[in-house]
Amino acid sequence: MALPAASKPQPDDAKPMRADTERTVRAILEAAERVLSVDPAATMEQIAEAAGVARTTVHRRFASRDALVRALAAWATRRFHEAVEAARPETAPPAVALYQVTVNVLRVKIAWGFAMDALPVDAPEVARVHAEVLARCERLFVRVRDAGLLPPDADLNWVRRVYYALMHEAATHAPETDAALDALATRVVDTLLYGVGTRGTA
Amino acid sequence: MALPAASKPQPDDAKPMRADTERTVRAILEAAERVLSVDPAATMEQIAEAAGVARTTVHRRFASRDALVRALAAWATRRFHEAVEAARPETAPPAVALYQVTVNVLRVKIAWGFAMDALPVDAPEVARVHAEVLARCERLFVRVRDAGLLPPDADLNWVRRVYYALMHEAATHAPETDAALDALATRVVDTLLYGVGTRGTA
DNA sequence: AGGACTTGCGACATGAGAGTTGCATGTTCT
DNA sequence: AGAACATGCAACTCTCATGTCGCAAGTCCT
Repeated sequence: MALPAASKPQPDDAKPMRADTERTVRAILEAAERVLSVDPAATMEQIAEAAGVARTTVHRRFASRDALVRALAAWATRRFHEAVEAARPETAPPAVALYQVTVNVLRVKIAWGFAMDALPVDAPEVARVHAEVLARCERLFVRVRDAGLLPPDADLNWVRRVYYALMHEAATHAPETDAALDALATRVVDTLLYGVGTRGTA
Repeated sequence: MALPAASKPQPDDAKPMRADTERTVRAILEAAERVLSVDPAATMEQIAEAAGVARTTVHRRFASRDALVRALAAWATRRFHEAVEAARPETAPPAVALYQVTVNVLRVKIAWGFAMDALPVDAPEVARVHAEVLARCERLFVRVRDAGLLPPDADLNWVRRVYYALMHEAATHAPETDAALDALATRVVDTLLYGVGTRGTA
């Protein structure tokens, strides 16, 4: 799958990490996502075990439990941002952009769902990016509306909330293949626009 | 508002509680919902404070933190069940039942949202009721489909998931008046059936 | 190869929250 | 009114997660 060279887990990347360390940090973040999504009150020990490292190592990489949680939120937020940007929501044709954003975000949400929305966003860094993404999303829906896919008087705020809710729901059942992911995204967009009722759903 | 004589917070109601006690228990459950929805890891002390009682009193009513959480889940589940039943989903006309269930559940979800879906359901009592409600919900959607509101080949599982997701989202912004609640329920049902796209949204 | 860095392990300090008890003061119920 | 029961308060025990350290063994980089 070749991730796009994700970079900093901690605020400042003064020195480039040793390959060694980077792997460990990643393992810990992934373990934290997995473990915390099951039990948000899980201990450092449980996270360490899931990551396959000693508890002290976790503490070496993340000063405190809180720091780990914040790093996890920051990490997921970054990926979220990348997912949205990669869809070129400001320039691609509205319908295409909407679909593309859906696929990309779904992919991230499946892997980092817990960190993305069950985590407090008191970190300024995270809040800023969230606001940025929110703005992108709002502008995208304006474009979608202007393209005639939404009625001129649509409540864009409600549209966005419904969109988020559908994403959230869709992300709970991870598809196996890329084809299934596409199908899922299609379903989300379709449902958003036309609902599940008796209409031309295809 | 006159709650419908809600009964047992703890598994067995051998002796009727003293009016005194009942108030305290209720205050604690309500406080727990409020406090835990903000911070699921909140302490007994915080819950006690929010309930306006001493920490020891909480322990007197609920043997352990776990017992409190389970009681909270059981309580919310009971109210959930009542909300669905009160809409007579098996006998009322499908469209009416769907709307009525939506209003009723929305009301409960606004007050007990955390306990309803952010809580582990390992208690058999809770799981049983959840399953029961799920079955009711599935049968309701069959009726809704047979009434022609859903296409004959609709994926009822997806329909239900979307419905839940919309409820969840709608319940995050508590309306002030009953009229606003009706409007919200209408919006949920409308969105479920017709989406937010360009169509006859009435 | 060799210095720099990382990790696992065991041991320890600390603090916070859960859970308990006894007693004096209120509140309910009949 | 009076028995029965609930509450607040203060003090205490205990468990457990967090956070630290030093050291020996392993891994990375050039």
